[in-house]
Amino acid sequence: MKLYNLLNVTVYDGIYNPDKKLLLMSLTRDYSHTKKPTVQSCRICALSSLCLPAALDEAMIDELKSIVTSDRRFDQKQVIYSQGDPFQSLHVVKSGAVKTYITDSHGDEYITGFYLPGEIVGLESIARRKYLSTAISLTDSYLCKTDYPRLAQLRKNNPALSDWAINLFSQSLASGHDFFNCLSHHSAISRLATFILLISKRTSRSEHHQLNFTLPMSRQDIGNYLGLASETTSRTFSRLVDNNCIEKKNRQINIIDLTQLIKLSAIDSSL
Amino acid sequence: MKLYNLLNVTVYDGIYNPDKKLLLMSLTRDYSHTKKPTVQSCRICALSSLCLPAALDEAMIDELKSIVTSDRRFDQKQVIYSQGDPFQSLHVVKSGAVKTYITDSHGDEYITGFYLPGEIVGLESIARRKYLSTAISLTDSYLCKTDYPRLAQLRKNNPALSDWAINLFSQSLASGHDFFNCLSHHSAISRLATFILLISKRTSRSEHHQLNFTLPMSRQDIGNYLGLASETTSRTFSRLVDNNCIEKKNRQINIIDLTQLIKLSAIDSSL
DNA sequence: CGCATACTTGAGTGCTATCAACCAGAGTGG
DNA sequence: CCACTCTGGTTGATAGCACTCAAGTATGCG
Repeated sequence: MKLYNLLNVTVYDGIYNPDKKLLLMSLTRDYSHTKKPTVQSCRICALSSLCLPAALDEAMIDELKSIVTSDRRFDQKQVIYSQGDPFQSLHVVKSGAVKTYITDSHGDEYITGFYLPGEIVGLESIARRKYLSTAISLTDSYLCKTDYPRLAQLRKNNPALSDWAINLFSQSLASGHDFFNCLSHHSAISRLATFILLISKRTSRSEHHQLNFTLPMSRQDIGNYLGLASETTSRTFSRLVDNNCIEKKNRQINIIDLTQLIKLSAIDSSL
Repeated sequence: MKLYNLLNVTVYDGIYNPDKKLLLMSLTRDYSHTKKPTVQSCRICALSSLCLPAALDEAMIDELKSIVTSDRRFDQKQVIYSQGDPFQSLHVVKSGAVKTYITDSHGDEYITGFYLPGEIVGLESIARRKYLSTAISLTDSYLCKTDYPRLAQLRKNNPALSDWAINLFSQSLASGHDFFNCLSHHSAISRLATFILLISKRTSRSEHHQLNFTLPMSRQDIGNYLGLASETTSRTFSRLVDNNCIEKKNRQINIIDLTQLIKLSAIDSSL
């Protein structure tokens, strides 16, 4: 099953393993009372099985301490980094959601990705050594920041970390393929169905679809991302409701007929 | 300038370096008289500055000998690997051209990438350990085949190779972004202009545009790749000719007005 | 309550897909 | 050498989906 998108990398520990059972620990930790963030949190973090520590042994996790800044809080619509800034850190979404977008010379904005908890922001900026897009929080969010040069240094003593990284990248290229096809060949309803399934799965942080969830982004953002006008996006949501595929109330989505939604999405699980 | 596409990775040596001057050695070696391929050819290969050896020191290049099969010949339309096969090798295009495509459960084919000399085929298949697409030669081609598990082994003793690989992936993710935007937001003429510029640049294997070149793929392939009907692709080519942007004779393209073509492409160099 | 933002719905236009015919070049065989 | 066929490419006519412009509704916030 491949329903991840170009840069919204769902992180597997090491290599791809569709049968992996995730510990569904609660994420409802009360961050407002966290004093000084410490790296102890990497050990106890609910996302650790999805994140960097998955590639590291116990000893190495301690080394993360010096290069990770945990639980940085961002308010809604707060800029995390800006297009053109020197690249220095990868960010992992711990809670909330993030979008990245490119601004072209005409001032038009193109959303390049959405990031949910457990996903890594900034991978495409490594090679050029500057951020290729602007990252902004869609809701109040907590992110962990990892100094990249020092992470690269850590790789030298830990080949498993390189393997992990390369699989991660390969995975995200593969995910890009599917979404790419969806965008270039299919109708609005097919694109939106794919998008909903994508978010549904990523929200569950597993291979299964979460049937009800709240979209962190606006219709306009979805439209921009899918290459549709926001009006078309809205209309297409309505068509999905008319077809008894989903229920919606504002940004809250309830999938009623998963089978039909998958059929509409035109991305099949056989790939 | 970023005009590379999703998986058509133009390989920089180590990290991104736009000012890199390439040695424009001739590729017109007569392969028909090559007897048994040897790995000596990695040293003398015109593409070595773009390929794996760029990440390796002299001593390491010798180690490539055992894992690279150089100069395998493929006739036009010959399958290199098939979707679903166990992943075991990366391929580098030495001459000719390759396309990859996915076949979905309805039997529809979606082209996921074109590969020109110096480009690496199969990166997206690493994580899943099977080929996600079918690769086929567009013209008579020579490819070098690299055993992946042993390449991964080589990485363990050579961190620079991991760095190189990670930059390569990051680069290809970044390239995907641009093309992705082009497809999802822009008109047929804009897509085609971008495509032509893309191939033009990749044909030159440098940061500059080759003004005349021969497309290795059909109008139908281009259309499939760009999410357009082949008729639309053909019509759009004609429009570019009418606008005095290009001349064409069959698959041979001559760029007359590069500036206008760039303007049409709606991918700006500032990104 | 008033304002701003997000979302929905409607009407009309335009771009691209589809269906179809036609053309050009390469390869084949009489 | 010339008909025949096959493939790839071009061009035309029509229809449909999605965009644009526009108005109106809902939600949330001060």
